[in-house]
Amino acid sequence: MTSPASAAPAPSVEERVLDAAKVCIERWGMAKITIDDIANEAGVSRATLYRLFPGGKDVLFEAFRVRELEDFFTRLASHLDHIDDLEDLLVRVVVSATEELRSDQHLAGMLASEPGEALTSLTVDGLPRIIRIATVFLIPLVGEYVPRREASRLVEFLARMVISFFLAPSDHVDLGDAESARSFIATFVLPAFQPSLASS
Amino acid sequence: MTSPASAAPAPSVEERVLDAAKVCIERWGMAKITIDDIANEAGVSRATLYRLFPGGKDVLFEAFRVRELEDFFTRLASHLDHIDDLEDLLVRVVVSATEELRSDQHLAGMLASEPGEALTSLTVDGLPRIIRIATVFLIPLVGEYVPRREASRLVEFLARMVISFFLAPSDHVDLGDAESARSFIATFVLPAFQPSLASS
DNA sequence: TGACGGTGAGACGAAATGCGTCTTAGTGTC
DNA sequence: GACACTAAGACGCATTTCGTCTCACCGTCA
Repeated sequence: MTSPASAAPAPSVEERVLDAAKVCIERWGMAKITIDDIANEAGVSRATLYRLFPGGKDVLFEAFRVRELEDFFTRLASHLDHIDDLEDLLVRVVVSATEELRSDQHLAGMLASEPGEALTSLTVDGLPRIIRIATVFLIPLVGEYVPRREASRLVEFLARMVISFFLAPSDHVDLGDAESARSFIATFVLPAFQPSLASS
Repeated sequence: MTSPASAAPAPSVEERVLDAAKVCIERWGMAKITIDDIANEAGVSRATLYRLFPGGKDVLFEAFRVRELEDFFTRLASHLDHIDDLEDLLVRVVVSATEELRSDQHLAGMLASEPGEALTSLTVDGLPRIIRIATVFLIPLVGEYVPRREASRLVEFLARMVISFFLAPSDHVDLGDAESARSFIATFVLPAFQPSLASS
C-alpha cells in the first residue's frame, strides 16, 4: 500500500479523510452524508476524525471546501505563467476559471442534484471564502500591475463576475471565450482599475 | 402540465411514485433514501404512498424492481421479432440481454457505488425474481420450440448464464458477441434441451 | 345537493439513526 | 517502560424516520 518507493508522498491522515469526504459526496451528495460514512471510507475511527476536525461535520466540510478551492486556484495559476501584461493576465484568469468551472463534473453534478447546496456554496455562504482564497492566490500575480489595495478589489470583482456569468450566462458576454472576455475586461474592468490607461 | 393533447397517457400516481423512486435512487443511492424523499419527489403525501404500497419502503422497492425488470424484458422482447429458429432465438436473447446489461448506466452506477446492494439484486435476493419475470416474458417465444416445462428450465438457465457472464466475464465466452454466444449455446444449451438435435 | 373515494397536510408515539464524548486496549516509537 | 496515536465501541442525547392516524379538501357522480 504505502510503499516508500511510491511517487505519491504518503498522504496524511487528514488528506485521506478529505479524500474520503470527496468520495462520499460524489456518491451520496452532501445532504446524505454522515460522519460514519466518511470515517469508514477513510478507514479511520470516528474518534480520530473528531480529533482532526474538532467541531465535526461543519469543520470537516469547511476544510474540504477550502481544499477544493485551493486545488481550483492551483490549477488556475498553472495557466498564468509568462504573462507580462495586465489585460492579458485578466483575460487568461477569467477564461481559464470559466472553462474550469464549466468542465467540473463534480460541480455540475452538485448543481443538478442539490442546487440549493451548490448555489449556496457559490454565493451567499461560499462567496466570501472564494474571494478570500482567490485573493491569496492571485494577489501575487495581479499585484505586479496595480497597488495591493486595488488588487484586492480587482480580484474580488473578477471572482464575482466569473461566478455570475457562469451561473447565469449572458447573451452578450461569454467569459469562456477569449475575445469576448477581452472586450468585457477592456470595457468594464480596466477603466475602473487603470483609469490612467482608460483613454489609450 | 398534464395537457390533454399530450402524447403521454397521463401517468398514474403509482407510476409517478416509481419514477420518483428512480430519480431518488439515481441521486442518492438505495441506501440513503427515505420514504419522504420519494414522496416529495413524486409530489405526493406520505399517506398516499403508504396507501399505494402498504408495507412501506420494502414493498415500494419490490414494485420498483419488478417494473425495472419488466421494462428490461419489454425492450429485450422488441429485439426478438421474426425469428423462426430456436438457436437464432436463444442467441439473440443472450446477446441482446448482455448488451443491454452492459450499456445500462443506472446499473453500472449501482455496481460502482453500492456493489453490495446491486449484486444482491442480481444474485441471492434478486435472481428468483429475475427468473420469474424472464419466464413470463420469454416462455411465449421459447414455448414454440420446446415443451412448456422444458422452456421454463431453459429460460432459467439462460438467465443464470447471462448474469454470471455479465458479472464475471470469461476469457473464453463473450455472450455479447453473436459468434461466441452461438458457439456457447450450441455446445452447452441445445444439447441439453434438444437432445434429438444434438448430433445434427 | 349530498354521498363518496382519493388526496394532502400534518400530528403522534415508537423506532432507528446519527452525534459527540468518553473509555479501553492495542501498536509502534523513543 | 513511558509516550503518542489509534481503532473499537459504549454511552446518552438529539434528530430523523417510520408507520399510523385524523381531518379537511376537492372532484365526481348519483
